[in-house]
Amino acid sequence: MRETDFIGGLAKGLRVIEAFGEAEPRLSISDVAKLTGLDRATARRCLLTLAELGYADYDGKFFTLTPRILRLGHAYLSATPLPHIVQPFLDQVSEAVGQSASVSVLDGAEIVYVARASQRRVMSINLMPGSRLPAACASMGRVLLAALPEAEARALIGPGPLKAYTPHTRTDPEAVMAELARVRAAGYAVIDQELELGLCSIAVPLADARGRVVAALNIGAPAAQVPAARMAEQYLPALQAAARQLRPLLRQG
Amino acid sequence: MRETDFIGGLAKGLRVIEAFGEAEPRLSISDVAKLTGLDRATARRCLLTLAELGYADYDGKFFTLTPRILRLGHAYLSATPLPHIVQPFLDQVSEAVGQSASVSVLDGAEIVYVARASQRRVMSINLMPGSRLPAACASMGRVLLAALPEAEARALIGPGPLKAYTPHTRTDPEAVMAELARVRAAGYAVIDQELELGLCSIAVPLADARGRVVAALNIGAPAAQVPAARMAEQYLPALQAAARQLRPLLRQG
DNA sequence: GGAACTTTGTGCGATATATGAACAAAAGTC
DNA sequence: GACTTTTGTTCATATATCGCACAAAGTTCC
Repeated sequence: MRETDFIGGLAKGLRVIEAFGEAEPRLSISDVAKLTGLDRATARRCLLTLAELGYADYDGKFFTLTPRILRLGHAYLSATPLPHIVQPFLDQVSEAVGQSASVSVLDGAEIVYVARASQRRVMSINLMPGSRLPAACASMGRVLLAALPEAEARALIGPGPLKAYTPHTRTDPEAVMAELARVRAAGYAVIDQELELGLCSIAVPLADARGRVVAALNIGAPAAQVPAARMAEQYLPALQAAARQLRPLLRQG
Repeated sequence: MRETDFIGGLAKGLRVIEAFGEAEPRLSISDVAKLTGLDRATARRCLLTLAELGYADYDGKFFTLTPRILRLGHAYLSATPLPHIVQPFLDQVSEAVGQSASVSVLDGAEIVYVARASQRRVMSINLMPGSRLPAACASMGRVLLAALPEAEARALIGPGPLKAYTPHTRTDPEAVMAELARVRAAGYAVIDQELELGLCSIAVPLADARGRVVAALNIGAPAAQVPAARMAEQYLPALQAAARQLRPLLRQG
């Protein structure tokens, strides 16, 4: 791609939209400039443009995003076949085992939920399509990282001690890498309250017809109901059956 | 706003993203140019920029959106207080009546789901935050349209015969306007299979502390279980109780 | 009340982007 | 295989955007 085929204004505007996700819902021009590293004049032009287009509201002091922003994500969810293909299987699995089931894909070091069938809510976290979790400490994340070349997975996990969400969270990158090897060998990942106390989950990879892992499928359950050690015997068959059925239906992406 | 405070490139890039929602998941440069009305050269630059930023993939022929796009919608859902405030009430209502409950806001002539508590799925349509439905034939849409000045509502509904999703859909704008008057007087809207055969729903407005309607709350139920005529007696008290409790908690937006 | 500070709005030259026509390359047609 | 049609790419130029520097308007704190 040539230098001149890049539209700076578009890149900056998207940075501005994402800035709202990281902090407060109401941001001033200066707030946005600080969060994005853009010049104030540029941040202002981006914000005024978003407001003009109806993606943001402006009360003269603060900007807020409007629901119109959801059109953008909706463009992905409605245009991408994966969510539609997996939904019936998700419903079936969730119904059969009486727990929430989800499908996610990898985006950088985070997993992104693209479809979900939820049962009675037991977690404090409210997950839905578009929600993001750190890949390193989520069952679907482990499965997706395990499918990458080792160097790539290590790069995504990063050097530092990882953020501990609970006392059970593995914070040592090497420990996570070792776990990835186990996951790769076993074909599934179990998480025991590493993300939230009281929550266990188990995930399997979803491969397309050519065998490439394109997503992950999981079931989450309260630790009180199903201890981590029993997750596999309880849920693995249903997950693997769904993965097997989905395999010929999936293309890449 | 001055003319020069508008970033054309940003507006065009957003048009391009939305173009994917309207049609196929895989679009060529020319496809995008046609759908957006942009010059092919400009459409190409937008697409290459999106690809460079990781929002799109390019295989040399077709572009597809990547899950990174969901960051944009997520910025809204995580930054806006409304979804977080209503979720617990939604869960409670849904649990109490054993049916799915949702909250949506108006965006143009469509309603946008911003939060949802779903029970066992009974509909063919899979709704989630970000999903859109035509306001004119959805219970929450009727409630939100009824809260607008009459001229504004009429403008949004438009002149033409409305699209009929089922044989029950009201397609005459005047019939819808008359229904809005009834909704305004009654304080709730009931839909009897206008959007999908076999599905009834009832919605109430959610007003903020100053009395301005900022969203709508609904319950959907299979027509076989609960005929439209009995929706109000069955579900209205729970909806109104939730709306009353939410009122002091809501600010505008 | 006013000095010190922060935030916001604006004019301008340098620089980057949009445009549409022209060319190149496929793809489809007969 | 030569024709037409569609699609992708390049280029020069007219135009719009960028970011700086300054001015104006709000805040904060004595």
